[in-house]
Amino acid sequence: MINQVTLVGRLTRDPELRKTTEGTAVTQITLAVNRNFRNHNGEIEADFVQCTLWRKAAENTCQYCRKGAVVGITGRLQSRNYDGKDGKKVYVTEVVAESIRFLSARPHDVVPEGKKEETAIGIS
Amino acid sequence: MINQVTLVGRLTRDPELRKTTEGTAVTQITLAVNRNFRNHNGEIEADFVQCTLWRKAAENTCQYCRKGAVVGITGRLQSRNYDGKDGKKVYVTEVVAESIRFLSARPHDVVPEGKKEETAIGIS
Amino acid sequence: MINQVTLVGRLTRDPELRKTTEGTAVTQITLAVNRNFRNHNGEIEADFVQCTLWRKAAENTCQYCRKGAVVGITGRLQSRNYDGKDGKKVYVTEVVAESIRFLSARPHDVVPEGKKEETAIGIS
Amino acid sequence: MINQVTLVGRLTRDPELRKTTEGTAVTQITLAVNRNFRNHNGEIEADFVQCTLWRKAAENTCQYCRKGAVVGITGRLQSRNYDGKDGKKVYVTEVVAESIRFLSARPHDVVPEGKKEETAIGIS
DNA sequence: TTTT
DNA sequence: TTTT
Repeated sequence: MINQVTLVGRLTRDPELRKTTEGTAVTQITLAVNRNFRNHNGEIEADFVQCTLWRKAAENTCQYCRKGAVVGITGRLQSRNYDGKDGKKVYVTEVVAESIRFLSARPHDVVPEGKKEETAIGIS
Repeated sequence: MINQVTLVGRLTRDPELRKTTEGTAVTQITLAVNRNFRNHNGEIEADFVQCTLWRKAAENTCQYCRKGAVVGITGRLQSRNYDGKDGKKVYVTEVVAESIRFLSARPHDVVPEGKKEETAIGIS
Repeated sequence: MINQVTLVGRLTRDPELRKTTEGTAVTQITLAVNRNFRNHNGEIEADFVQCTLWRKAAENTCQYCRKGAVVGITGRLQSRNYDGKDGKKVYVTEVVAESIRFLSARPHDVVPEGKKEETAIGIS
Repeated sequence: MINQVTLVGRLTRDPELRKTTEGTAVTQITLAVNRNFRNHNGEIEADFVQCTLWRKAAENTCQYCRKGAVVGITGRLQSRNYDGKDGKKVYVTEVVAESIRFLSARPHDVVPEGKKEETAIGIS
């Protein structure tokens, strides 16, 4: 059936590359997506969405993005549950990314230390 | 920023209309969205996504849809947290619907009991 | 950058399978997508959107869908131009499908003649 | 039915505010949306998508955006036809925006002349 | 707690 | 050139 998600938001922390036991690259990021409306106090709140990236998308994100970077993600919602330590099931909904775009226009802000002299990537 | 979700799936249970203390109609449904690929055992799994509907959308859904009905939803992802009974924060991600479409082509399957003789709604 | 389209609508005609000179299967369908609001005369209008399907998606659509079938499409917008016979450029915007879902719940309506006795496909 | 579009791209020219005869603000922009893959020559091509913005969205876009600005748009596809000057019908598909987000991170690039000293808007 |  |  149809399951389509599009998000533009900022990384809430530096991404870290992990590997599955089979050696597949993966990373989990959280996107802070500012709402397009204000709450009763006139403040802009944000939604925090967990996203899982696989393979090349995971590698590129860890290489080129840092906390605060603006990215666009397309993907699908996935649900999952596991046994919490209190013995009760915990239900999680997260986004599995199909693609990620790096939208930060000031790429030097999002390029890892020691790479600042090299060509960086920005909006394309 | 951008936060856009489109889902087509089936209601996992009959929806129930509730009211906020201010009298606003609201309902929470769970959509079972079958995946478009098979797992290692050749089975089609589903993702279960919580969706919140407000006002007219809530009322119409409770009036016209039953467990198993196929609906299309557009909306946005919203995150929320509350204190679980073990004192720890529980984080929830759900879809807040902006619109819902009733896609079940056999409307008599999704019309409430006692309404079967009246005009039903289907795909439009 | 981000370019994401999701449509649910009906085929305006029977789809026809074509092949490129390299032998790749392709078909062009037009989706009638009913609007979710009424015009000044109280009528529901529709938007007519050209969609191009490739390979397996083209083959399955031509095999399983007929005029009037309800399908869900995800894809991207593509622009193209060619020289019209009056010498002026003609600009076309169409959807290139990444996936198609067959949502007609009464599959016998959308199965080609002579196949009605075989197992049909419906919503999954 | 479902008709959902999400685009991130750049304005191909400065937007101009117009008014309908009833006085409603409207503007038409074209978004250049770079593809996420290369053609046979290794180049990144772009799709050019016409978008119509109404009311506040039109006003804000004309006030804050210039040629080259990066924006995110959500909306729906709309089809339309008119009689070409050769007497033949011309069919047009365009995006009617429901929301627009200004994603250019260097706001001084996209703020109109004479406004550079004032507070500018960027990604939010 | 899961739909066909 | 448009679907139910």
